[in-house]
Amino acid sequence: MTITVTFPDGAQRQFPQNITGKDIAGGISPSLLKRTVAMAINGEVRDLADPISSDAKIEFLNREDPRSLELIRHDCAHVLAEAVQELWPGTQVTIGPVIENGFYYDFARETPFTPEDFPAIEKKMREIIARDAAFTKEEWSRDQAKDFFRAKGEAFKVELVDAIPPDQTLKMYKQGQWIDLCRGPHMTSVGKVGTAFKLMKVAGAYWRGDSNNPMLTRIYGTAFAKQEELDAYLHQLEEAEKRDHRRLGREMDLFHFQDEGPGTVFWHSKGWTMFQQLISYMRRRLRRDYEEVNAPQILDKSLWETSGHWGWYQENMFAVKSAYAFMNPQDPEADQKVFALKPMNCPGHVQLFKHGLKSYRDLPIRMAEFGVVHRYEASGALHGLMRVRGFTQDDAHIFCTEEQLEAECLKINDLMLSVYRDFGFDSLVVKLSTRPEKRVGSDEAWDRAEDIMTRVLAKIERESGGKIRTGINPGEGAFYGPKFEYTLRDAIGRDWQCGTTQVDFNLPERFGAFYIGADGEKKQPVMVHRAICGSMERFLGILIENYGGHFPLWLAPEQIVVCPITSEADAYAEEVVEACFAAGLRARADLRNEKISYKVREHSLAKVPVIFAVGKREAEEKTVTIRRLGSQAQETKSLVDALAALETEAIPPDQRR
RNA sequence: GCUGUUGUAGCUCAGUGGUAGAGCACUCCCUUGGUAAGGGAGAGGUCGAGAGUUCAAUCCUCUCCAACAGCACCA
Repeated sequence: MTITVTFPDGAQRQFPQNITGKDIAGGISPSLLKRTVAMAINGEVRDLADPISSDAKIEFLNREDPRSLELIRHDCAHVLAEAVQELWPGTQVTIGPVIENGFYYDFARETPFTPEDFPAIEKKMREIIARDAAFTKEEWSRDQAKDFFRAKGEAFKVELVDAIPPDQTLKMYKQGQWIDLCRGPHMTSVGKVGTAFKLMKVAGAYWRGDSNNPMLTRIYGTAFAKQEELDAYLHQLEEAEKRDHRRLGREMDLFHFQDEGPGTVFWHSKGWTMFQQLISYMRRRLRRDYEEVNAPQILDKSLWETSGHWGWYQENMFAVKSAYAFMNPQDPEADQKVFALKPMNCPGHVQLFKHGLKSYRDLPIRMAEFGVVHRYEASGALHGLMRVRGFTQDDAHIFCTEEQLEAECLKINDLMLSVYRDFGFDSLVVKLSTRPEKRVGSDEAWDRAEDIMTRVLAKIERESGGKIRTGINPGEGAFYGPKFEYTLRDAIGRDWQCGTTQVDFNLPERFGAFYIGADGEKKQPVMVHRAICGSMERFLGILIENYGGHFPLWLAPEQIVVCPITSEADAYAEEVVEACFAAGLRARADLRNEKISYKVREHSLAKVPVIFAVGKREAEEKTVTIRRLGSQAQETKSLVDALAALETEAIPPDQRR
């Protein structure tokens, strides 16, 4: 029995069935065998020692092949586990997968690791890699594996064996004396991991990602084929850190946080200017199709009981009473009424919809609010502007008929993409989140909503011309309905959900909202929740990182600083500032008794986009000498021309069209 | 919320069981200097909060608060 093997160059050869990749490579040349770390059979990466059972295309992968990177990292995770068990016998191993920029391994150990342990672990890892033991695979029975792990005291591994689906074989990989349950594949030997690896950080992580389970200690690491690639990656991390919005927020004097207000922002004048620019921009984008409203910040608990939030969202809500009632909870004379600080705008908007009788002719009603909401977020979840407890949503609710729903979802999508494009985000991820376990509403309602949204999602992907990736997040929907999530990526590679479109068949029913149909009958509207920036705070955080503080002129809090060279030009500098304001530009004079080079340095570090230097010459000729952020060039122009050019440059993107 | 780390001047950080230091920033004086730090003087801190151990705590112990890195949760 022979099989036909096709090589990448198209050549075909016959081999006996179940020949291994290793034998084929070795048969071609010893040097090929030496540099090959794994193979791809019909595009699927496999152990080189795997037998080939039928006709197939084969590719031999060397270390530098992009597909080998995962193997290097995965093998490195095994090396990490072996090193840890050699150094600290009795430490239990669990899982060690490859992740986006490296790998991790979770261990169960009484005393968690600290970064001080890293040098010792890395040294041991180098020893293990230098030993260059071969990876060999064995198939074991479940009982054999469980007995083995039980004898070693590896309770977590026993659990893992039980979790493997019955139709899958159980593979054990051996590297020298060390052996681990693993799906594979692996490279031919441990030495192929190389030396371009680094342990990055330690952290706690729940066993199997469930907060009810014990906390394990996780070691993160990364590995590359070459040292230069590792160095480049580490450098990139440093660069990303410089863009961190928390750092830039401090350096550029945009906002701060303090202990008394965890998760709530103190906006400084400059940050607030940007915030207002962003709101103004969004407001202009809504002018055509939406009506803007404003609903109360606190509403009686009973309203939240009706909406379902009190039941389903309580742990994330703030409740308020009068301070007297709070301090004297037993006093029958006190007003003990409980209000909730709104965590969402929707119940308020339903009240606005219900006020006055609505006709089918009024639909769709698109109701927008820059609504300030408060949510009690877990303390560990807070993260600068990205995750806060009080934030402003660019929220809107659309009340429409079921027939209008699809068109409305698409209209929202158009606006979303247009807004993101204005800020330079044109590749993004849209995901449909489906029904969670904890939910309200009938299964029929969920079926209908998910059905329509699945169609819309397909359309979004089709019409994006490949720029938008879509997917499904099963079980990730809100408790009241399925949703689309639009995700942008920050400078440090974290993904943040910004936009969201959520269909809600539930809230109108709970509040008894209706409109009068063409037939004169009461009909229940469909409600769509949608936000584009999501949280204005988060969106600004993402913009800060995306631009690295070098904002386009229209967003920059301080657009121009006018710096006199000597105090002789002070009066002219003030005149220039006035002219800037008359041109609608945000400007300030820096009249301090400092040298021009000192001022240039300071305002450059503060990332002011434009510096006007004015001396005796400029004052006499009514000119300004312009220096732009990021350039050392100087250009002298008449004040009138300079302002005209900047005025044009400072037009927001939506007003250029 | 969980695990770990951290908390000293506006910022970045030293430091010690006997009640604190540097650089930058700040104030004042000198300097009027043409594009990334001119010189001098001065002011500024209940050492995150509370309790305990001690003759004595910023330092040791405990509790709490906050931040950071993950996890879990989420806009």
